Amino acid sequence: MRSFMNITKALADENRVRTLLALRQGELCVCQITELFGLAPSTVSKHLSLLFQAGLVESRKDGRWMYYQLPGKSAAVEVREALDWVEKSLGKCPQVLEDGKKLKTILKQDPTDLCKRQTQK
Amino acid sequence: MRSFMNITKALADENRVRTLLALRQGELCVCQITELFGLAPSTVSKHLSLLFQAGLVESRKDGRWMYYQLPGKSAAVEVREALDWVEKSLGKCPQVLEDGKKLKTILKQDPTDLCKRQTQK
DNA sequence: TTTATATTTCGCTGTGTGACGAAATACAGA
DNA sequence: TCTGTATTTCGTCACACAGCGAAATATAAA
Repeated sequence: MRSFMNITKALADENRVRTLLALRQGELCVCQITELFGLAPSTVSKHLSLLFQAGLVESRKDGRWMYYQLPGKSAAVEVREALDWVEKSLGKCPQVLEDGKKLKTILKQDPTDLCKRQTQK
Repeated sequence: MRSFMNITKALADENRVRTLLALRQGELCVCQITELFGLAPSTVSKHLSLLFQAGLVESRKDGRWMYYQLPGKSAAVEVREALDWVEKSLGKCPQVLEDGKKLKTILKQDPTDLCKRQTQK
């Protein structure tokens, strides 16, 4: 019950749900998601931490860079089903498609530049 | 997206999730759910209203009594899948099984008596 | 019509949470 | 080692929300 409620609470925020859907394109670092939603890096970090605690994302550290991705087959059944439900319900939602487009342009840019611009603000 | 987020927010509260699972036993009136969780009737009413707005329950009025039940096949796909996910994830959760037992004893009692005791508190 | 009652609405309180910026942390490169 | 930088943690604010009791609403029963 506890872990299930962790998942539902994690899904009860639009930015977190959009993050999960964005991660279908592959692993992303914090600054890329920050750029996608126009939030503060600290805010995005907290969202990702919450998703991680719920088991909805996995993380990998590479030097100073932190990469997040959707869980593999090792994920709990609850998690797997939750992600399937999200995908099935929102996969073709206009907002999500738009996020997908914007993300493609972000992926073409150098992450280092993204970070610089974000800290300048 | 809007309607999906309504569902996730509705599922982000334990009492509401437990309510959905309790409703598998059939339609229930407000005072029965109130008895099950030991909450104030006004609180339960609010929870049910939220579940209703999200499309996760249907309602039927019979005199002074208000009955709530799980949606039929007319439910939106998102809703159907959400409920399936909840059931699959928590159907055998100890807390839920316990609720089921307690509910059975509640169903044996006269709802009128339940209401009287609840307003006396 | 008047009274009783099941439910909802309203007003309030305490707690939880999303947002930010600043400071701390961890690590790469000079 | 020292500096720069990607991320996280911390402190704070505003707002949302679960909970209650009291009052309002709606309907059955007297």
